[in-house]
Parts: sequence; structure tokens; C-alpha cells
Amino acid sequence: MSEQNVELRKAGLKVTLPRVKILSILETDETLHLSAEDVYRALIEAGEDVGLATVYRVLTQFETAGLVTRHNFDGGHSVFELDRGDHHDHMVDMETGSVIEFTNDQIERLQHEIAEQHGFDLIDHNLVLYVRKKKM
Amino acid sequence: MSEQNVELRKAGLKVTLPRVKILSILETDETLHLSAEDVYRALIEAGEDVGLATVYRVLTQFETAGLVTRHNFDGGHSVFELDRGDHHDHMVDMETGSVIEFTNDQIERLQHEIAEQHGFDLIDHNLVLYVRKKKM
DNA sequence: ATGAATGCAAAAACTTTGCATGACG
DNA sequence: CGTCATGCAAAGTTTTTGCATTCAT
Repeated sequence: MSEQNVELRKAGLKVTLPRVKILSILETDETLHLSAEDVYRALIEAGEDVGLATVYRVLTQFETAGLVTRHNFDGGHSVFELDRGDHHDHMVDMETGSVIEFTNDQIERLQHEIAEQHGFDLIDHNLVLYVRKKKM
Repeated sequence: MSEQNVELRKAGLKVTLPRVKILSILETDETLHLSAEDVYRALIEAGEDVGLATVYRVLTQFETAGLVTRHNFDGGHSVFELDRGDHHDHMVDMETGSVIEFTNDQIERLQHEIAEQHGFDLIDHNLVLYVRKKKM
């Protein structure tokens, strides 16, 4: 029994071909950040006959199940990222659109401090840096 | 000559009724964060006959001119905020939905450092803390 | 006068939904 | 087998665009 099957069952999801394939694509992809359209195209290229609507439905289910995180970067569409348990923030290259992940403990700590100072507990946060390659 | 006219001229924008009205709505609003739809409704309520397409066009122009900042908070629609010259980040109270603004120089500085370390210039950034009132 | 801005409707882009068919457990 | 998932197409949302008309300078 493949890895995906276990993950799906653990998430309480019936093991179906679209779900296994989509999970597999998310695990294999190197960019780590795929739009629904990206996943759909990957399926078509792999010769799988899966509808775009199913891709959206499955990704949303994965999000609910905590397998995947949905990001709303700039421009219209959402991108999905497999949740590997490690927290990180994102840097988006405005020229290429590519996404770089990073972590910074100091920033994490400061965020907690700021929430505290206002009498709140920090539940979640979202930090995206929009950057451009340095001109020299 | 009203305040709005000056701001529009300074931004290099022709002074038209829709632009003046929209700017005025953004200046008057207390929530500080309006969607295009919100602005459109406010115009209709004020008896102004302005099309939704124009609202989008004007808000986009305002953004380009630096009068307004566009935020892509959660999913779906964008919200626009009048740029009052002060940079700040946002804290969203998850229970009430209210938005608190804050600034932190250390975080600002760290963001620049992180971009630098990756060979980038920091163009813009987006930081939202999702918080909940402390239980005591 | 002349070029830009507007309103309307139509189109685009992204995402969700209804329904009949097919697959999982 | 009963139920849930799927595919397709149709509808929903949010935002953009084409074009004739109106408006600002």
C-alpha cells in the first residue's frame, strides 16, 4: 500500500484515483506552490482524465484536512502547498513569480511580542515579502 | 477648491466626479478597509450614478498613483486602504474581524535584511497577524 | 476641440455547484 | 450495495475590457 493511501486514510478521506494522483503531484513538485490550474495541467500531461472541478474539490478537502495550505498571494488565483509540518514564510520574486521559503526566529518572536503588547494571543500569521533581483 | 482636487492633481489625475467622490469615501470611512463593492454601494447610497467598472478603474489608478494600497487579505476580493503616508502592518482579531494597525521597526529592518541575504531588494511586503483576545 | 474618462454590457479569470454516472469500502 | 466521489456543464464571483458617449481642460 502506497504512502498516499495511508495519508488519505489518516485524513479520513476515501482513497480515490484523483486524490492519490493529486497528492502525489503535490509531493513530487519542486516549486512547492501549485495553483489548481497547475495541478490540473500536470494531471492531463500524466494522461489522467480528471476534471478541473475535481481538482478544486480535492484541494479544498485537503486544506480542510490539514494536508495542504492555501495561499492567496497577489494576482487572482490561490496556490496550494503541501503541509510538511515546518513553518515558514514566503518571498515572491516579482519578476519571475517564483516563491522562496524562509524562516526567521527573530521575526517569529517579535510577532508574538506585538500581539502580547496589544493583549492578544497570536493564532496565525501571514508574511510575504515581494522582492526584485538586486540591480548592480 | 476642495482637498480632493489637490490630491488628484498632485497624482496627475484629471479631476472628475467619480474620482472625487471615491476619494472622499475612502477618506471618510472609519473601517479604513473597503472593497470595490463597498465603495460602489456607498456611491449608490449617496445617490451618485457611477458604474462598478469605474470604481475598479479608479481604485486601480489610485493604487498606481500611490494614493491607495490594495490588500489581498483572506480569499476572494481585494480591499483598498487610503495611503496616509504612514506604513503599518495589520492585526486581525479573529473573533470580531476588526483590524488593528501597528508598526514595528525591528520587523521592518529584519525584512530588508532577509531580502538582502537572498540577493534581492525588498519592494513591498505584507504582514498580517491573526490574533485572539487573551484568555485570563 | 481633443484626448481622456465614463457607463454599460460583454468577456475574462477563477472557483463553486447541480446532477447523472461511476467507483470505493 | 449504499454511499460518496467524479465529470461535465452551467452558474457564481470578482475583476477587466470594448466601444460609443460624455466630460475636463
